Amino acid sequence: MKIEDGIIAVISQALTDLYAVGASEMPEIKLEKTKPIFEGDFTFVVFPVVRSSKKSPEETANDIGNYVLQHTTKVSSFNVIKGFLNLVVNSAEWIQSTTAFDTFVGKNLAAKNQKVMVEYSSPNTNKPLHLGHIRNNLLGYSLAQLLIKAGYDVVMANLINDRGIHICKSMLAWQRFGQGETPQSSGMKGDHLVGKYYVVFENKIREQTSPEIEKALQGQWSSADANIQKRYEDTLNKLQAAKEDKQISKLQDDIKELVRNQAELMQACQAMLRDWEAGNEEVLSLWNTMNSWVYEGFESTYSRLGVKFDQYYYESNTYKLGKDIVQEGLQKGVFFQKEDGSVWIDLSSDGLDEKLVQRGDGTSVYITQDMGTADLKANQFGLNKSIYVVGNEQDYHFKVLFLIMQKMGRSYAEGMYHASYGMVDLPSGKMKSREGTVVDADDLLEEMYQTAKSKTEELGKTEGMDDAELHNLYHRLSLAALKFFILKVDPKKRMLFNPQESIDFQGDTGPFVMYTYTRIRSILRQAESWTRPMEAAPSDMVLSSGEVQVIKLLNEYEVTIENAAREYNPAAICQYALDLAKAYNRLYNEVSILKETNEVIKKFRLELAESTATCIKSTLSILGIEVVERM
RNA sequence: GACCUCGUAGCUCAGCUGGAUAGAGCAACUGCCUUCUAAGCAGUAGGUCACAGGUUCGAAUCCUGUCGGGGUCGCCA
Repeated sequence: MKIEDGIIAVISQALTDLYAVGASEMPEIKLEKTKPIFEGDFTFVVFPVVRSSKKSPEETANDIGNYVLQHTTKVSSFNVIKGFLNLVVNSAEWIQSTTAFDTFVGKNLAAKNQKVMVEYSSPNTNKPLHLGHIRNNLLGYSLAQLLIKAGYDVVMANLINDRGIHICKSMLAWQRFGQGETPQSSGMKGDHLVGKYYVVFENKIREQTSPEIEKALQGQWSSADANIQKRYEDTLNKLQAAKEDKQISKLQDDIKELVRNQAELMQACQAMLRDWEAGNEEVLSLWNTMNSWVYEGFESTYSRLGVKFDQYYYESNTYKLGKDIVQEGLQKGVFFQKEDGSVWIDLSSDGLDEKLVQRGDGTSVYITQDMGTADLKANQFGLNKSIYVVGNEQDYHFKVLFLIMQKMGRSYAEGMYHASYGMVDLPSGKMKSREGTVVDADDLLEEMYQTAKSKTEELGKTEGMDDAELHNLYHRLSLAALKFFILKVDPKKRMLFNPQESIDFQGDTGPFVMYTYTRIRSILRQAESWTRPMEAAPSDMVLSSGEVQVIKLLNEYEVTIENAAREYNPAAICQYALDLAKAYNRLYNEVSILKETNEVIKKFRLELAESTATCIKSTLSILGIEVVERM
């Protein structure tokens, strides 16, 4: 039993004995960690019980404090400040609790016997990965590791968007302007090569349309297609009447879009998409080829980043799914059909609006296939939970999707969760591919590697390491810095990344936590042999305040993981890792292990050191960070 | 316009199921390597928790409004 649980039980008893608080009216007793500026380990706030005690907060706190002191040996003393009862835990309790650390990694984190899917990454195949994907991948992977550690049975999935107009853009540009260029012939990574042609397409179409757009905005454009012409004229009229800047720029964008869509290149692109859907062999063959280049490129980035997947889904296979569910929904009366044949759901009673679930021509929209894949995933794995790691710009989409699955009576719907995360901003604002302000994932990884290398060389501590070890160090160190930097901030919040300032290796960073580990490992290497399991040290052994701090934190390992897993929040693991590393570094400066002459104390400190190292290694592995033995 | 979300030190972020004197790191300044790895430790300085009301014994935290940033409101994904 946890120390605080024992104390809570005694406080509860105190309320009964002192103030005749009955079981039914017993408040939930919470112990808080005592703030460092006050003396004590746990604090009981008595304000909520003064109504029962009918005494002042100070008197109440003193009453309870005295009772606790008399009824348990877990507490050695207490002090009262206003309504705060600060309890000092008997150091014998701390010493005794350390014997549990031997096996603490996951000891009480029992199997949950629940299947959870974490879908993350989910890239488009027309462009290489960028910083936004990195946040997604790191969050997704870390979330999966966190849930595994918390006892869930996890499937990591990647739903690849390998079809659609955006891939056709790359394909068409390559076909027309690529002159047979391949990753082999150009020496370019496959995803970058395909991305290059996506940019070529955008540039060409801009060339083709910019004079026309000029004309169109001046009202001097016309289309042979009567429908288009009418839409153009309508928009133009609205534009002329528009007053607000926002509205004007929106209408101008509409016109640009209209003109762009009529451009020859865009028409050809749409024709290509139709050919693809019709199964045209030539198009399919090109599509297969270019996608294979992209996958090779992605795999290389994933592998360097250290993320993995158990299950891949491809939208080319899933995009038609969901139509059965549409039929089912119509029969159940969850959906309704409009005159043009389009199918909708009315969510106005849930505070949302009407949402299209299938087009008038019977084809799928985004949410149709998501309904289908939701069923597919759940049936394939028998999922209790299904987590989607997707940016917060899709909050609305997932709200709708989950509501639909609930209304369709899917039992797994309750376990659906959108792990929504904020964007990564640059100092200039949002990343925009059009303006070339995107931070490329591969470039960033390489820069981090070089930074790790130069910082390590500056310190000059790598004597005796061979090239393989050095490479391993730079690689792991660079990832530790990057991953920690990104995972440290609350996933829900947007975060800032400044490419001009390199990510720190000092202070609240991944390298700092890693460093703490290597310092401990160094001590353990130098210590003469000693054995596990831990023995209970003499209960009268005097602990330093630094040791108490470390022991307290080690005691919090499991609850930290449970909480972080429940909140789907790897950032909480980062905070814990920092707290532990800081506490150990303080202790490191406070007392020496190898110079300790009392063998009992020395062994206790070695055991505590090893437990701390194990704990650090474990928390870092949740973040996808691998430790090194020397740095 | 409607809805969602964020606003904490010069900068990047914790703290938010209400609790004490709001915490870290970076940057600045002071000390500490003949002592287990100084990628470290100790210290100084830096705050009207955007603003205004309200609820409460108690509000950075909950409620309302205002201002400011961002997002969403496609038969795109």
